Amino acid sequence: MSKVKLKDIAKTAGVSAMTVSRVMNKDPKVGDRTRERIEKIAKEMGYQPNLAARNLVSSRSFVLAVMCDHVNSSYANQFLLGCLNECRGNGYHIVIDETLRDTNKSIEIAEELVNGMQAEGIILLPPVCDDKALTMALLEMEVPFIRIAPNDQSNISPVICMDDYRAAYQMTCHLIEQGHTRIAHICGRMSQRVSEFRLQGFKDALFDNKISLPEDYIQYGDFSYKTGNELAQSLLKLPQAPTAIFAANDDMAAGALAAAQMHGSKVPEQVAIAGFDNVELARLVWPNLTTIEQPVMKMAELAVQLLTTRKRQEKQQNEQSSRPKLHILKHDLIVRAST
Amino acid sequence: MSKVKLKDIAKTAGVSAMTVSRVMNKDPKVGDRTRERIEKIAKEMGYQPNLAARNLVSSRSFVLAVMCDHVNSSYANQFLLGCLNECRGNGYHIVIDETLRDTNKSIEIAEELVNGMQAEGIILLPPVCDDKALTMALLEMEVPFIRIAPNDQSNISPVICMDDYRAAYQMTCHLIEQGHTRIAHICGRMSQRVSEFRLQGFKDALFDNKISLPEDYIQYGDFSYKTGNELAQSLLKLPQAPTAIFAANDDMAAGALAAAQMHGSKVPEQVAIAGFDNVELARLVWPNLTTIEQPVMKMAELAVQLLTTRKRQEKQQNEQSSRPKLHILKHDLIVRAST
DNA sequence: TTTATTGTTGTTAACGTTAACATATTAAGT
DNA sequence: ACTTAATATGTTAACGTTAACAACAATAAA
Repeated sequence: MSKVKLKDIAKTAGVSAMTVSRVMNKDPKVGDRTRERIEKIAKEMGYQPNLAARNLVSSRSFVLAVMCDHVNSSYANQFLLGCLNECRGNGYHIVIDETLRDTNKSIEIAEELVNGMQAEGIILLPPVCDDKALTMALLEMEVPFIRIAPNDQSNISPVICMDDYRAAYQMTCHLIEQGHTRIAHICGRMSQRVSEFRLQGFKDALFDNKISLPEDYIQYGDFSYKTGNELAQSLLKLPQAPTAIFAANDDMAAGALAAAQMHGSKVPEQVAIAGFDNVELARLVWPNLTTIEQPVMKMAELAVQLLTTRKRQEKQQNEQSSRPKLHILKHDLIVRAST
Repeated sequence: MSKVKLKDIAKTAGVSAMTVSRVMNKDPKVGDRTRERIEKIAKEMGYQPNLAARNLVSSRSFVLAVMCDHVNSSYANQFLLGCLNECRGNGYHIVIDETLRDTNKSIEIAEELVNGMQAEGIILLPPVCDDKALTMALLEMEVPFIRIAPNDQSNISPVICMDDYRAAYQMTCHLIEQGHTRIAHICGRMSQRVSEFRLQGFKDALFDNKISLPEDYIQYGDFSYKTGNELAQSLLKLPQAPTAIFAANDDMAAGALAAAQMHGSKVPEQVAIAGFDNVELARLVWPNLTTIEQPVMKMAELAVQLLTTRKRQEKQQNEQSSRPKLHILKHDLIVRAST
């Protein structure tokens, strides 16, 4: 069953294998009658093109690769989901690999992906997208790649990101609108640029609204639940404790929430808590977290689109002035019970 | 750079391409001197085997596929992680696909995976593993597949699961040891056999400890946070409210936790809450959930092992009496702050 | 020494598809 | 009718690897 080849179809249809190949690839230069007939036969016989053979001769693998440091995160997970959505029906497949923060491993993996699997494009999630050695290697291999929310937004490759500064600004304004004047911020890992952007948005919103910001209202975490929890505890023990805490991601916000509950403070009555990212977790804690919807899935879909339509574009524009582009996607403020 | 082929190495080493191929495949019948020399040259030239070519001629694709209904779940996520762990270094790649509960789509995907990508094996996660039409199709395609925690444990394929009954029994005993006598259970979706097993383990533990079980202490949810929350609310409003709630998974337990907090009951002082699965969420809510560690990653690793070592086994045993096997993995009771 | 045996290397063909070119058919323009 | 162009189909070779077999060298047995 179903080792149907181009040849088999060709024989039953009384044409050459090449014509069938053309039909399968939607090549316009084939007669309408023939096309319909072959399409029907192919469907009846349950033809499936052998990707290995196709790949071997045409160097099209219909494979895209996603590289992240750990798959086991809401972010990677949701991104993967977006990729799969976009791939559904266009014949592409997604291969995902973990680098575990090891640069040498990363390059090795990339080489296998490109020269072995012949992946047509690679998507780099943060923080892998800022591995300089890796991006250099990719450039040298001349494989198209896209970076998601990198620190370095130089034009070595297309970049997809959101406006972290503006989002943080908006969130802070939201808290101010709720009547808060004592607002603290728990930063993410400062080696990632987004943490800076979010902090700056927070600061500027306070400044623009003429609200003072005590130095100890800024705490430095690392995006983990644990640091969110610990730093929120410190904040709540302050003589002048804040009435609102804005954490730079949802995991830390969840930690802060737990801290508030341990401390006996009602949320949001005594202390409001806001997060960032809108991962699943934000809906699974009580009270639900007010947060920023980072359009992770949309980012994934766009990344796949860019990589799968590249070839066409390349032919059309042929290395014209089309420099790698910067795509900034829209975010949303999601107000829930925690503020 | 790096379109190094077997031939290139052969030329520099002064041997035939075949010998190099044998070295790359660790074929023992090749001289030690030659092997070392070739290995060195291959490394220097940065050789990467072209998987498409290899696949085409040998029908070995070094690809395994995972099919689940939604990737966006902690379960699927963690399973994927386990697969990647196990694949690291053995040359295999993982392709993951979503069926979105559509049987026709599932079969279509499977066909493309098997005939198109030439996947060497397929892993079916629940509830996809119980799609009768799909498993029939896979059998007909003669592709090895493994089912994870299926309802139907018949021997059409190897099965990997855990002992849900015993785990639920243990968890219930744990609650009893904590001094609870009014213990309620929130069931999972009863169309999945595991829900039955967990319920039965719960019932039997109470019976064996001579603890009575009011009828309304058993509530029927669907594994979602939402139902866990709603049903826990009903339970807490009961005239004789339970002092412990055992939910059939962590999502529902998290929902129950939120319900208790809304209701103003201290956890675990006034009401203890236990979950099942030990997904990340269990560590991210406050108080942390006592739960059962379902060895999802181990399951994934085993599944990959079974599929990647199959060929060897087949040759050795050659369709001998080796019927598909049932693998039951060990679980763990994880006691945290919520009980 | 000769023959059998083992171990090592080479040769040829094939895997299923498509690129590039070649040919046949049809339509259009003179 | 006769060339020119366009369209539709066929032919050949190649993609990089490995299976199967052939050939050779080295060693052991007779």
